Amino acid sequence: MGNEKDFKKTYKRREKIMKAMAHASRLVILDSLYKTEKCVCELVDLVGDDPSTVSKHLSVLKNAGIVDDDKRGLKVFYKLTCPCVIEYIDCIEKVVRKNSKELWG
Amino acid sequence: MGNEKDFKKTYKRREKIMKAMAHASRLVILDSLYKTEKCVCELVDLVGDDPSTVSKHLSVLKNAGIVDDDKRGLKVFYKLTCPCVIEYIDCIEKVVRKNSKELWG
DNA sequence: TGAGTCTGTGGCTAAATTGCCATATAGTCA
DNA sequence: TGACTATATGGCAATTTAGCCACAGACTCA
Repeated sequence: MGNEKDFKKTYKRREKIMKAMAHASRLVILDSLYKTEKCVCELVDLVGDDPSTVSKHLSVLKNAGIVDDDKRGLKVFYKLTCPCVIEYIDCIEKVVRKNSKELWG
Repeated sequence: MGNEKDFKKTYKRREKIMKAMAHASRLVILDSLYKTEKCVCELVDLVGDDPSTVSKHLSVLKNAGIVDDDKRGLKVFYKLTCPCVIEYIDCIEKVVRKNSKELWG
């Protein structure tokens, strides 16, 4: 039936996913995984953080179910589980543009 | 041209919006504003937090440009600036379902 | 004016997040 | 086996966030 607890649980689940995406470096990573999977070292070069930091970002994303990993030899490749996560950006950018317009134009 | 700084700025702007949405109570609020604007007291009843807490949630959302406010008499009404922000749900729910399937089915 | 209502702010503590370093683990290849 | 590479983890300090209480400000209405 959906009592109050279920209600909150639904939003808590969504929160976890949104939170995982709510970081500039992780957004960069997700964007870069849209077209093709990438190994950690490629992502380290991309975002320019310490490898341990990138690794933690990836574990946040994996823990939220947004990416999957695949170990092949020494490398671990990450890819999006739902490429649709990138679609949200269209909307986010609408908000960004709306904000800019109101501030400066 | 887009140097590295611009690159990061873009993602920082997106981060701010994502971060503002990355909270269960704020997701509840956004959802409830999809169909119609609401005053703060209605939102307080809805999420069940202290009015000061709800007020702070709303200021986070407003600061990110996701909602707008309109004072009428004693009440302040909030509404979405871009109703499209709700579209995130379709995608997020896909991730949620994917996660559930992998964990239990 | 004064009581009452709605909303926002300051201040505080607890909790979560970030990002680095050091180090561990797993795999490759000579 | 031993040196080397790629990735993950533990630990830590700094920063940010959350949510409550107390109170201030704005507005209404008698």
